[in-house]
Order: sequence, then structure tokens, then C-alpha cells
Amino acid sequence: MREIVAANAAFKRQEIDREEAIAFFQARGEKYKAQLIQDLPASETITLYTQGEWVDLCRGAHLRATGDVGTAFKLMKVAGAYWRGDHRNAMLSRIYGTAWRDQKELDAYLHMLEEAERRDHRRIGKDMGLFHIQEEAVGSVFWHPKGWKLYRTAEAYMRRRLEATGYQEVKTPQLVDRALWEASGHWEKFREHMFVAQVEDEDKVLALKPMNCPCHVQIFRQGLRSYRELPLRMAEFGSCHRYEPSGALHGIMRVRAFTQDDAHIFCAEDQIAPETVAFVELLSSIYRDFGFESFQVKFSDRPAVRAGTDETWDRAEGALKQACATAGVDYTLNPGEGAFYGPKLEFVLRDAIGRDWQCGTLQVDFVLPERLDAEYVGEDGARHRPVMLHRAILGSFERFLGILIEQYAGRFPIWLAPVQAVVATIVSDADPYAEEVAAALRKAGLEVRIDLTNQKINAKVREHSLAHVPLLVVVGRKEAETRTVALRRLGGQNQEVLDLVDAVARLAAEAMAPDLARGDLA
RNA sequence: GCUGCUGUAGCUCAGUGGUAGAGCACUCCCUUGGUAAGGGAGAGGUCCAGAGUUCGAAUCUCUGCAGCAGCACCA
Repeated sequence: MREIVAANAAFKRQEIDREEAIAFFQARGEKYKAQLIQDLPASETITLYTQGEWVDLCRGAHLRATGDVGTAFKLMKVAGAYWRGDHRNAMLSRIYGTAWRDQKELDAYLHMLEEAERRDHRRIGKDMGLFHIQEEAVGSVFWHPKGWKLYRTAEAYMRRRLEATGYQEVKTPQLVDRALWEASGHWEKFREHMFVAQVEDEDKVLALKPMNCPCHVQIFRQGLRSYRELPLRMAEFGSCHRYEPSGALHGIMRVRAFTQDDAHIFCAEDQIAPETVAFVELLSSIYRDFGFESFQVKFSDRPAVRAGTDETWDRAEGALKQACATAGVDYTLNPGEGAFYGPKLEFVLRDAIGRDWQCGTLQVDFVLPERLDAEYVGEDGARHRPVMLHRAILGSFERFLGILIEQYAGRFPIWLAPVQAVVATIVSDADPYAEEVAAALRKAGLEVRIDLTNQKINAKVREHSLAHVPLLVVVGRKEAETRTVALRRLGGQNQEVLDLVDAVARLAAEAMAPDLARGDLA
């Protein structure tokens, strides 16, 4: 690179006849470029750029000469990429680099990347002791006490939000006979991505459920349903297993065992729009509570391989589009990326390194109710097919918590923090009082640790700051005597001396989950 | 899954064809100190696993496993 830049060879543009260009690249053994030209539309002008010895097909534009690149560049990584993005094709090598106006800008960029790396949930998960993954359970999370506390806080919050908005929670089996997956169509399409279990003295083949919808339909099918029960919102924190390709695994964001905040809304066709509007409202409110003010929405329409007739797809896509309009959702189109049974909305959040992850989803499905024979009795006394709306807000707890960790770089707001307060003593004379303070905070519902170790207060402050504990409640001789506490907040430099009783009331209020603070249920 | 890279103490990482190192963390002792590291001592490793080359392998080669990056996939 440095040699090429130093040579300062001029880039020369040259227009060339199509056939001539194909012959040229063919002769040089560059068959992919020849193929590229072949596939360019006839109207396209073919241009070559020459730089010293090097001739390349390129539309341009280029710098004037290689010297213009300057010295503020860095080659970042080398990786394979499939020819034309198709895994059936050969893999070509791709070299990634970055170039900047000067060294200072390059350094700033590299520094930014390092900062982003510090937010990486895998790093923070380890540092804060939230979870780990090991070889014996690839793609599955071992949640440690603090990580599980975070998980349970999120789960309890979600459960309250769902209960408040008319969902009924259920729990369905992990192991389900293959016959059900054949009926739903998943066996045919996703068989190689399913974990299969067999028992010795039985012929049955069972699969660990990769998703919950067929099971929910089974509950819906118990007994005769009436149109009066619709929309029927059936929710489950459903544990699912999928044999994801090894290269897809990523920390806790893409795993093989995960729990969806799944729900299926069984409804009539004219209820799609109002249910979508209500869903988007709920999702937005929940994302806001978790600190995500903005998110992308993608509309994925019919894929090439799909179930259901074109007429059905027309109806499903039309209904979803109309619902988006009513809900005022701005989306970008994601052509051909829908589920095999219906179009979907994807709600996408971005991680620390700038990668996008689908979290929430809403999918309109006319196919599964048909395949699994779900029906209800309508106002007219006849049997009808319900429409199923598959929807998730967090998507999976694992992925969402991973993004949440990165969003806050481990410095969670108080309501989410796995350890909300540490009571730290300055002298051991204050130990009994510290116990009393901790007990009072605990009684008020806070997750509290107590630090009576034989260390200076400086060291304690440092330790718990590094552990991202939002509240540090310091007590020494003075506080014990006056029944006060010296409160220091994470990131703050000073402390506030409060009366113990006031402090407990105030911190309890601050630690309250946002829905409870608002009194959503009331 | 594909391509490339990586695998050494709990963590971060150094190291070398001749019996393994640092800092932090940990344990113990001293220290009771008022808001981001008080001092000292100690313990800790099948150098990812298996096979091969070699007098000798943690180091070289191969295979496997796992991780990382990108690509592909994502009900």
C-alpha cells in the first residue's frame, strides 16, 4: 500500500467497447469481471481505470492519483465473501481498509472503535459477572446471579405490560412430535435447523420447539372458539432451540437456546389494523422505557419460497400496509424477506459496533391457521379461520439484553441495575449501622450489597464504580451518630448527606420500574 | 456452514524447539483510613484436545473443538 501511494501513479479513465472489455478480461483470466460486464445492462458505459500496471473495471469516480490517498490509512481485516452474495458460489477474498484525511482523523476513528469495543456485551458480561458461555453448551447462556437478576427484572416488567394490555400468558411443551412440525410446514423448511430427540423404546421423533406458534394454535383449538373471544392474545415467554450455523453465533445476541417474549393474536381480518396500531404503541412505549428512543422499522414482503396463494399474500400484505398507515409507522421496504407464511414488520435496534439486530416483529399469517386447522364460530353461526398475528417486542431476552448492555455500557438505570446499591463503611465502628441501612433499603425493595471490608473508602468507591453500581451509600462514624447516609451516585464526584428515612423513601421511588412509577395498571 | 485469524494463570497479555512469566484479581498478615487503587507475603498453569515430526514439542505439521472478523443463514 505504502509503495503504491508513494509511486503516485495517475488514475486514467478509459471508455471501452463492451465486447472488447469482455475479451480483455477473459484473456487476463479475470472471469468474474468478464461475467460482471456480461450482466451489465446494454445501456451502461463500460469504463476501465488504469493505475500504473493495474487495470480494473470500475464505474468510478477515482482520485487523481494514488498519492492522493495519503498516509492516513489502515488495512483493517481480510475476510471471504461469496461471489454475488450467494453461498453456492465461490468465495473471494475481500480486504477491508479505511482512509482518512490525516493521521489525527484516523487515530480518532480507531479510538472510536476501541471505545465501541469496551461496550461490547461479551466484554461487559464477563467483567460484571452477568453470564458466560462455554464449550459444553455452545450457543446457550449460563446466567450468573447478577445477569439473571437483570433478566428477571426485564421479564417481570414485560409480564406486567402484557397483563395490562390484555394478553393471557401460557406455557407450552419443549418437546413436540415431529408430526406437528410437518403439519405447520416447519419440518420441511427448517428441519436441519431443529434439534431432534428420540427415545429408545419409542418410534416417535420429537423436536425441541424452535418456535411457539404451532403450540399456541393447539391451545386455541381446545374447545369451540367464538368470535366473541377475538382478538385472543396468547403470550408466552417461550424457550426455543434452533441449530444456528456456527458462524452465526454471537455472544448472547445470536444463540441456539433462547426465550422469546412471544405472543399470537388470533383475530378476524378487520381486527388486523387496530391490533397492529395497539402493538406498535405498546412496543414504542416499552422501547422508550428501556431507553431506546428510536428504532428502524422494515417491511418484509413475500419471499420466493412461500406457503399460501398469491391472493392470500395480497390480502396479508395489504392489511399490514394499511395498518402501518393507520399507526403512522414509517418503514423501509425489505423485498422478499418475509416469513414463509406471511409478511412481517421488523423492529430493528443497533448495537455498540453499529450492527443492526432485529428485535421486535409483527407478522400477519393466514397460512398457519389453515394448516393447523384453527377456527372459530362467527356471528353468522358459521365456522371461520382466524388470522394469526405473530408478534414479539424484545424478540428474545438474550438478544435484547445484549443490546441493552451495550446501550448502557453496563451502567444501567437504577430500575434495571442488577445491584442497585452498595452500603460501604468507612470504619468498622459503623458496621452495625451499615447493616441497618442495608436492611432498610432491602425492605424497600432495593437490591443491596454491603461492603464491610477492611479497605479505605477510596478503594471501595473505585471498586463499586468500576462495577457500575448506581448508588453508593457511604456510612462512617458521623452518619451512624446522626442516622444519616452519604449518598454518592455513579459517575458523580460529590455526595449528598441525607436522613436515613428520607434516603430510603427517595431511593425506593427512584428504583421503581417506569410502568410502576407511572401507575400503568391503575 | 464458508474464508481468514486466534487459543498460555480467574482477567488482560508477554514469551520461547531444551521442564513457564508480568500486571490486575484471589488468600493471609499489617493497616480503621472520609469518597476512584494503603503496605507486605503467598498461592495459582495438562500453555484448547488428539495424532505426527524430533533425542526433546507449550513452541513445528496435521486433524478436531471453541472463539473472533467478514460472508451466507435467521421460522
